[in-house]
Amino acid sequence: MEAIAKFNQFLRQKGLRRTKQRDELVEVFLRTEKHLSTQDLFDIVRKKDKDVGYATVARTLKLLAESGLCRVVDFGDGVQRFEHKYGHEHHDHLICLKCGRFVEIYSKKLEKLQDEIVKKHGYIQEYHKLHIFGLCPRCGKPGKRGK
Amino acid sequence: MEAIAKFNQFLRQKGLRRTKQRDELVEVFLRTEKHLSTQDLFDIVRKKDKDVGYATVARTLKLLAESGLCRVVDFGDGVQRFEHKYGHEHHDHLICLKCGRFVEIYSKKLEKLQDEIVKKHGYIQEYHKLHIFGLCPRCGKPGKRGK
DNA sequence: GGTATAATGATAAAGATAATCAATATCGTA
DNA sequence: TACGATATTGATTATCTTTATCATTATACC
Repeated sequence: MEAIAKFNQFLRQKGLRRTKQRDELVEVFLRTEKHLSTQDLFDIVRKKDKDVGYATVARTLKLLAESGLCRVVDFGDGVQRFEHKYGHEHHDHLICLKCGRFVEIYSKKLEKLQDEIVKKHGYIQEYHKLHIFGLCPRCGKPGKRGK
Repeated sequence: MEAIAKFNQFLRQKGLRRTKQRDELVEVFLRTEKHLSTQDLFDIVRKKDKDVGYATVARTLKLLAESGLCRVVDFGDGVQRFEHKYGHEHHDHLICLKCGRFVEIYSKKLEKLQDEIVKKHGYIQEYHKLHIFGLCPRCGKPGKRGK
């Protein structure tokens, strides 16, 4: 898999080592198409391998973020979640306040507009996070209650 | 002051009571034009009045948010910060990754575009948070270092 | 003023992330 | 292939912020 090679390359560059824990964690993380917290990934990996500690999961996720393979998402609930970046273009989030369901959104027009604003202020953009909170079609429908 | 009246009205509606601590905290909060964490506000108020506990500060800030007088901002450093809402139109943030300086940004065009996207997905927007991270003019200038 | 009960302050608890450290594994080198 | 410097690991502890607890005090309505 391409992304795994990228990660190993990153380790090399940093003078870090490849370990079976990292191999396993990265492999599972990349295969899981979700926004995972440290606890989430820990739980998943633990089902297969009892020899992985929580600290290693946390450390590996941090490395993944550093390597550029994933980004941190924060929905404001005090828990850091990690989502793929490699193979997933940048996107923003539209989150339902009632049921928690979310969709990933992307608009070239929106991105462009943001760039213009950033430039106008003399800033150089590295990245941005847009979270829109509201009610999804199901929860917003009058007469229906979400979840 | 108008905003304080709003807050007291909120308390009434909720069947909550007015106390000297709340009066003091709200007054100081509204007068301080910054994004304050619980600890920040606690420190400020403590200089004048030793009879205010940390818990009360936290509780009052939560009430202020509930009342609609302020909103929670999260720059991803694990600390909740509160900023005025009353008398301060909605805005987004442009934050420097090096020195931490930020500017508040607002674009009617951007807001409108976001609304369109939300509607396209059948969602009903309640609010959103846009944080753009990058380098400010000073830190981004080649040859100069931030801070 | 009396009284039900909300609010307070101090403290503990909870929950997440980060630090610590002895034991172990990795990888360039001999 | 074996060696050795050192990065990594897992378990645990520490840290930091937010939230809950609870006896005591203050508030507001009668």
